[in-house]
Amino acid sequence: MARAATTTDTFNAVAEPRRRQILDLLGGGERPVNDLVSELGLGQPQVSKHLRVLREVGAVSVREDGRRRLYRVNGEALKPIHDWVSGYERLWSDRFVQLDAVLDELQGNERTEGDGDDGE
Amino acid sequence: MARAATTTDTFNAVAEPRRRQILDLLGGGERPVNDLVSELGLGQPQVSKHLRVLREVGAVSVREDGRRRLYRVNGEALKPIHDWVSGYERLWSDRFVQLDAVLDELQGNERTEGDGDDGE
DNA sequence: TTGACATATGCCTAGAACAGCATACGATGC
DNA sequence: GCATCGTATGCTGTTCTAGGCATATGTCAA
Repeated sequence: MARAATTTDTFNAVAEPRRRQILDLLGGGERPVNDLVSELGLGQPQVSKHLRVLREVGAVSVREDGRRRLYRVNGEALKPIHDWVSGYERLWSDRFVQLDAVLDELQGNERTEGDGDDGE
Repeated sequence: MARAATTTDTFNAVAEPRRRQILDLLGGGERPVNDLVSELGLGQPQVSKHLRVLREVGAVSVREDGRRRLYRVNGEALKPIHDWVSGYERLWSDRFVQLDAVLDELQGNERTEGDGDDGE
């Protein structure tokens, strides 16, 4: 079996740095393909292909404007990623670390007192 | 050119659903490999390989315990993902949509008044 | 109509992956 | 020492990729 297709879901689609870059560029508002080509320093066909992948997972949408096509971000497609990764936020956020300490205190536990075994 | 290695960064590492599943399982605390094998219904070598990828991007760390190896999540490795995707939160969060409305009002703009053209 | 512009698609190559299976390695218990 | 358990590594086959280039499609201007 091979790796899952990039169009399988948003996780796979945005694993490619160029596509994140494209989304970042589109973050400022809708833009034609050629704009992206200039900024990315990549061939026009390549950019079109990246846009296709992003379109297929719903991360961008298109609007026709004469002979140009204006792309824009569709943020909702990124929500699953946000939701998933937010579940781990407590592992690095000071706010949550402090919350954990408070909860410990309320429980009468002293989890952080006697441990000399901290990971690397 | 081929797709970037899965060990390139956390984005690529967690593009694989099994690896997200592993992280989710480890979210409850450290666990030996065999535990994960049972829950994933996947071969032990495969699980070990997924863990290797996660280790290489720093998403998990290991601790030896006799002949077992206990893995745990290292949440900080996921922070870049969270940071990146959070930049788009305003595109779906009601809170931010309302904030935008307020800001519009403060500017004297009436962007949402005369529009019959709302997106899909 | 003809030519220039804007974008999408097709073909090719090299590289990388995931699962499956066999096997190697290290720790434990007898 | 030897069998066993727990885990990691190696090899193979299939699949999918990203870039490069040529080209097709569609739109505008003269």
